[in-house]
Amino acid sequence: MPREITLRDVATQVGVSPRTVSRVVNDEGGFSEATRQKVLEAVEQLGYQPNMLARGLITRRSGTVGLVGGGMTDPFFPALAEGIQRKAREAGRTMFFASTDSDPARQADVLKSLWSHAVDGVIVFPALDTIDQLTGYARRGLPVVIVDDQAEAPNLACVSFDLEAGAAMATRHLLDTGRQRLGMIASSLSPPRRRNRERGFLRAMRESGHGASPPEVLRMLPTVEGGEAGMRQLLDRHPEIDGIFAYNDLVAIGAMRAAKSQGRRVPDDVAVVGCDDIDMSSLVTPALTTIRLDRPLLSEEVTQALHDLIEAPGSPRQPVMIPVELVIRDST
Amino acid sequence: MPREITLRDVATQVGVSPRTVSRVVNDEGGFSEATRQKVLEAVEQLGYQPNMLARGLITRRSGTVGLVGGGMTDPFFPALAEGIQRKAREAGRTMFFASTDSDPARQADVLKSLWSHAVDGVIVFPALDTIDQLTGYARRGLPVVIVDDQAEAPNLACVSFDLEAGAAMATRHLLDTGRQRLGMIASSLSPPRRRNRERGFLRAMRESGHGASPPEVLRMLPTVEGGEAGMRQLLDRHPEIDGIFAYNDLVAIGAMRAAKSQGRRVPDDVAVVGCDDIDMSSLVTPALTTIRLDRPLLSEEVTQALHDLIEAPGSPRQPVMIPVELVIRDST
DNA sequence: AGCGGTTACGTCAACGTTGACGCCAACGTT
DNA sequence: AACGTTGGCGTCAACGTTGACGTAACCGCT
Repeated sequence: MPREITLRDVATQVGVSPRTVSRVVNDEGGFSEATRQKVLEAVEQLGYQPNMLARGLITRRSGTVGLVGGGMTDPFFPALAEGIQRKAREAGRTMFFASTDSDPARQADVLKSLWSHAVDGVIVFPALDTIDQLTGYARRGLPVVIVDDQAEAPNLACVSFDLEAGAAMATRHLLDTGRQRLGMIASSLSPPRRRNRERGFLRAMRESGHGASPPEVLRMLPTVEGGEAGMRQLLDRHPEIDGIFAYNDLVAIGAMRAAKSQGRRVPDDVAVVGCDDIDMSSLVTPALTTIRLDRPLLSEEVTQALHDLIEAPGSPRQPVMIPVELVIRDST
Repeated sequence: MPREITLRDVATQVGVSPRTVSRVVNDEGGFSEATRQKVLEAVEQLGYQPNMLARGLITRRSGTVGLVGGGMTDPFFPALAEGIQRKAREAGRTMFFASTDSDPARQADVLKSLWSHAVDGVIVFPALDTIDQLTGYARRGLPVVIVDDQAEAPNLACVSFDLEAGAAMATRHLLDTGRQRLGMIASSLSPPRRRNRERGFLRAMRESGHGASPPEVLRMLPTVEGGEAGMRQLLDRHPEIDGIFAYNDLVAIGAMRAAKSQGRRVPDDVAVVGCDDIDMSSLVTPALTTIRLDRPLLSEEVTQALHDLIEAPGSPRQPVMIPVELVIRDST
């Protein structure tokens, strides 16, 4: 294995000191045009690549960011991961990815290891109720961007989708199209503070005068299987239900499958609204009405927020709230 | 921002030298039980975390691996990324993720930056025809695992799905169920050497005595839209086609949509077989017959291969070929 | 000629860790 | 009693880079 090419190698080849090569490579100024040419030529010829470990050790900037999420199994996540990675690379940073399986203990492990690797910052889709863990790191000086949760600390920023408004939109849409008896299949992985969808659903119900008949809210795993099980339970207990708002599109798709398998037609007998607008949603039959979340925009906001935190540590950041949109298709 | 805790901090607190703390932390031996206790206690109390940059600088092991793929938009990839990340973490390594958009130039960039970060190895789903690029890095001493392509070099291993056999299985299945005139929608992103699916398709056709009527093979982008466009073209040019093998499930789903929109029933008028068995495939109507690729097994094999290359550099590795399986659902 | 300022470098130390090596005390062996 | 061995540590240098600072040459100005 040939030894790595270092500043010294370039320096001796050109006949200058390593410090000068470093200056040219980092474009610090303080060198003549002639040296610049010669150095860059040698860099090219030898294939020199700066060693980010050594650089990071002294500058305390490793040129990396960490993305921490529950996992890739929810199709909502990958597009985000890719967008974030792309933006990070445009800013010259390389992205670590680590999944937590929505388990706080794993999230703790993951953050430890990222901290060990001296990441310049992390973007976290938090597992359950782990705000304290995260603010802890932020206070220790790690820039942290939290998605879809709220917290206040130095070096910390929050970016969220306006899921409460989205849920309310979905609910009103169901009511406006004549549905009488609604149910919701929520997520068992959301801690109370993060149950915005439920809040939006209940608020819209109240505001539309449906406070009397208490709507059914069930909490299931946010998967197709969870949606199926939830729908079966709901129809079992309340056969009169004719409208469902689901935690996300996977749950909604599961709900539609369960409805069909029990002989209910969608949307004739029961209407279903999802949330996320994953690719699959426009491909299933019937195509799913859903709340669209603008993932490119989230990627953008999140990376920008992290960048700001890294460049200006400790400076306060307003929480960002991203508006959402109702996409009406065939399931309502 | 409080300064990071180092070996020195722990050492002074305990009253030993940093070297001894290092020995305890890495469990090298050469210390008494009493010191071990005291050191670990101080480590715990101060919240010491080893600095992987410093460690990597000297050991030449950064404790990181890179995953390089075309992107997350193909739902086939995320589950793999997650599996690989999980395995890597179990081996104590943190994973970088970088997408190439299937663009050789981007792949070059990405590899450069990973090399800069001194990754211990990379797992690559190669963009187009970039074997030379990859063998180059392997020869420079970087352990490289290539998925679904073949190459020979030190520090290099290959793991593939047996897609040719899979394509042949799919084709035979179509013929066995009475289809007479087959077409294939392949990928425009596969360089000749990697067109195993096409080879399998053509071989099965020949072996079944269908060499006379040349089957139609079209190359499109491997997306739902590509599948739609491909199907439209095929039906346009050869209305008699009654069976399609698609490059992957997205293409197959696109093909089914296009067929339906042109008034052809699936599977009655035209049968469709996909490849990959992504989650969506069992959820669309009709549920898609497809070639299942064992993604957990690939994750396993790929990580194992990389681990072996890292631990025993230069040692030769046999290419691994993973068998595939036909899953018959409702689209045939 | 003398002086202050600038340009273009070089020198040295430090970042946090580990490899190589050395040292001393305690122990067992003859 | 002399000697080798071992266990338990410490010392020092090095990994590749950059921050801080030094310096020699040269410029323009009086």
